Amino acid sequence: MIRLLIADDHPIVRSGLRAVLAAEPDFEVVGEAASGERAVELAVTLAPDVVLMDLRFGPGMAGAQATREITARAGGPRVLVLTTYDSDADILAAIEAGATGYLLKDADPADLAAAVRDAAAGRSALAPAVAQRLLGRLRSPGSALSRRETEVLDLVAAGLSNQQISKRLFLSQATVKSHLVHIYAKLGVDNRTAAVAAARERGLIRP
Amino acid sequence: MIRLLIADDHPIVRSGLRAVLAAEPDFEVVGEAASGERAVELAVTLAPDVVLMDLRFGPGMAGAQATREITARAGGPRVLVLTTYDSDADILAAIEAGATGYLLKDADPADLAAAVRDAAAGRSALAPAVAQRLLGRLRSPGSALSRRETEVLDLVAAGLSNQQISKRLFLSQATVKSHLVHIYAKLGVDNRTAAVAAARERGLIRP
DNA sequence: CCGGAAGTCAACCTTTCGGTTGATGCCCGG
DNA sequence: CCGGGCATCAACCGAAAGGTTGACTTCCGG
Repeated sequence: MIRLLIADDHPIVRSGLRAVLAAEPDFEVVGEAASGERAVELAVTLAPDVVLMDLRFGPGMAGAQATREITARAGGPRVLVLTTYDSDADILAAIEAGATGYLLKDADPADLAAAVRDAAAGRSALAPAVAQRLLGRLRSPGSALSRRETEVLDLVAAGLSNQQISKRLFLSQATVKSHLVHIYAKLGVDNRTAAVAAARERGLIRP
Repeated sequence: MIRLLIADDHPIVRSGLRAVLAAEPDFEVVGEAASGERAVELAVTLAPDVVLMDLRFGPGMAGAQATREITARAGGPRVLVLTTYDSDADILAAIEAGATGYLLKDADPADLAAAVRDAAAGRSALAPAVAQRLLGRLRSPGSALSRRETEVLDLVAAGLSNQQISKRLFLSQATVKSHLVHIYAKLGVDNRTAAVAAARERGLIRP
């Protein structure tokens, strides 16, 4: 019997997961959490085998942080991330936080059940779209933005001018422009708004 | 007895809605649709009282269009939009398409049930966040973008230059710039990327 | 019927951005 | 130990975007 904890801030999604998972004879949903903090609590007190974790909760602790705290304990449950979003930033953050798998919410119940069993057995489970994204990143490592470039692009997406960005990051405008030129080359665009659009499309910056 | 049709592309959400709504003695879920097209079909053949409609389906017909086709028929069911997003563009499109209510997916089951009963009785039901947004819009009508301005801003957000926009919309660059100046004034910004950021923040364009 | 908002366009000017070249220092890994 | 990616900066130039003024049309509502 696989003991499950559901962590999601939407009551409707929690009910849906409970209904879908209850159909499997070897699953038992032992608890639900509506926040990241509550998920960490219940992961300790209920000692489930697998936690189904949403990444975005309303206010309070994010799913990635909750995942980190849960997986930090030795012998703790596996965490299977289940979210709507498939941006690079989210995926990498979740995996880095120790998630065993990453599924999208549009998954079929059968796929979900299979992923839960994989996670319970310690095998990692990735949704096809997620796996493809990770492979794509490995195939073209040069196209990944550096930390500094991402930082600059975030401010560009916020609508700041080069001058404002240079002041914010304690740089000269020349450096900001230099970063931007590299960003444009990596994304295959030739102006800042197109860079923001491309980065959004590829999940390189947060929405 | 209120007969319900559930239209959502996520199996998990459909199960959740079914579970939550089945708890109400006077509700009966008569069908589920995983696409906009299927929702329109079933709205005719099953003749439900209320359709719970998601706005974003994967490929194919959008929820707004499905809503429009369903409500176009006299004596057809009421459509209660139930979505994750609360952008101005989505809300207005849904209401314009004939939706009776607009709920967010983080709603409590009790609120959802109440909204369904409201919709069945022909009373409109809006989530608090949605109602607030609409009121805010009424309070500051001057800040709303015109149809053409929104059209231009959408292309700006996609990363197009003024020249590309002018060709796409069969305008001169002067006209595009003219629209942009008005957009900047209404949004209180002074460049295109900031305009896109501000518009995203206020839900004026699709994410 | 008139005023105003929306939409279209032109000419002009200033500022910013984009693109290049070149240079320096750092740190990592082969 | 040395190449290469990353990060930093300077100077320059042409292109694009931003800002202003002014003008014309259409359409709607008071």
